[in-house]
Amino acid sequence: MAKTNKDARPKARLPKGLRDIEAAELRAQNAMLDKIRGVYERYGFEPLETPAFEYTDALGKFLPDRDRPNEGVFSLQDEDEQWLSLRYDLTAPLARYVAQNFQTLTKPFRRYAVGRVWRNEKPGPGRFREFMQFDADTVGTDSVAADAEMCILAADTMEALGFERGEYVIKVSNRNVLDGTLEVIGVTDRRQQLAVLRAMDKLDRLGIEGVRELLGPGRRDESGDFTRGAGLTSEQVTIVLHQLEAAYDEKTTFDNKVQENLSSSRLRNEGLSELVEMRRIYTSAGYDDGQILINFGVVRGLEYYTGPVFEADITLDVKDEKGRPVRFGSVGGGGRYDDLVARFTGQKVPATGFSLGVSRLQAALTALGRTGSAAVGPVIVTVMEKEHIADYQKLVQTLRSSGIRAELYLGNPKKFGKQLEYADKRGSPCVVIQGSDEREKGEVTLKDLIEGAKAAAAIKDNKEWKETRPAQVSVKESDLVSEVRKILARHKS
RNA sequence: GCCGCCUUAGCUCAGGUGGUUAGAGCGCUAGAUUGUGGAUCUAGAGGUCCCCCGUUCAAGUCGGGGAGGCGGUACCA
Repeated sequence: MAKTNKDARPKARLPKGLRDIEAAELRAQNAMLDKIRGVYERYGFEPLETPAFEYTDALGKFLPDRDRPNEGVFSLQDEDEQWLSLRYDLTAPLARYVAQNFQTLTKPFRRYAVGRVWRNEKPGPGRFREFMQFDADTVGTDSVAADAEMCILAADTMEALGFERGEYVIKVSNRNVLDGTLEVIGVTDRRQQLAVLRAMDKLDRLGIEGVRELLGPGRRDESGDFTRGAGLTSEQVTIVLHQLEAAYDEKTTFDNKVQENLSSSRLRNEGLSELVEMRRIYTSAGYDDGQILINFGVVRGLEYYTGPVFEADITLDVKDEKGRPVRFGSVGGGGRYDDLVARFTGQKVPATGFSLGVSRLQAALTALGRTGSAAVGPVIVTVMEKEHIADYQKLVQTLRSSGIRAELYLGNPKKFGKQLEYADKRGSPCVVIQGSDEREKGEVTLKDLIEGAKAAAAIKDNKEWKETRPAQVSVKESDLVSEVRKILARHKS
């Protein structure tokens, strides 16, 4: 290789918020995806894959008087100077797909999709700039049964991923209820409306008093930073908080709460009766308030939800490696979005969906210490005599064709100890050894590395260690496969 | 974006008030042991002390600016 100017060499580094996913984590992720896919398939959703990037306007991002399309998305320009953006979720591409293929799709259209999405935001714990989502959506029905189904799908998925009842909760609210509240307190200014909704969204994190401050004049946090409030009067604040707290009072049944909250707002009554109907459906399907819970603090994204909204939360305390509590946020969410396809076609197409944040969920599982055990490595066939390397490769192939994960030692075979060290680091269950001694007898030596490691614990002296050669047997070469299988079976757990 | 803390070997971290060749543990490489993992012992490699500017006879240490990381907060379709 040519000498390069040291200063001209690129630095090997990763952009912030992006990460490499190595073997153990990748295997765990694939296992998760299989479980989620199993649930979604069982519910009758069909798979669909769309590209990583789309035209920026198709994603719902327009180009205002700016050089760059909206911050928050990664964008690039095509050779015809049209703006493209990496998708920031899987719902916007779905809306584009449905609009484009509306004539031929069977409605209601039910599809699931899994893939990476990108957001150009500040990364944090459980927040990445590239992460994976797993979505299910039903397009073309306004039935609340579809919304209720999303909630039970979410609950089933969490349980398929190993969460017990009580370790997660699917929280449900309805955008119409929230908008109705705004109507009742007479807030019509859009900016003030948004401020009220954002404040309500923070109930879980800041508690009722924090929300009270944010609804009123504002709140100063522990870092000394001040957040401006929504500026409501104390009467308005009381009404909003009363509604928020409704879901938190476990002594009264939900239906009583709904009665209490009925008011002059037609919107709100509509939203409440939708929630009652949804609850009737998932309760009759066997799901209780421990799994799916009405909670008016659920707001979700402000832009496109039009009816029921829900989110999946882990209720366990998550701690980082130093034992400090970590706030992960919700691991999934969704809701009804009736206007998304209409953006393209002008025709209103009701839709509802659920999106699971696979990366965040996995980060939480890792922090909870619920990571799977390490995978068993391959059987290593060692090289005792270089000139017989073809024979060793044949042994490897014999194992492989019997479905056993195996490989030939491809490093420098000069030092035999190195080969065992390599096998040990790879997590091999056993190695295959054949030197001239074994070859003359038509045998191979199998060394059980897991058994051997246990035996090693009792041995202090190196001489003894070498002479005992723990946990190894010589077997006929023709019995290679069956004998290796015996060792593998011994360590299968 | 705003506020706070942090940045010294591959990793985790020591280095009162500025003062020679910047250290430890773990890891890595080699040997003791040329057909056997672990343990032990020995030796070795590995550093622009995040970057730039300034103060000073002298900066890892002090000042200013910047970058990166972590946490909080805001935003989050």
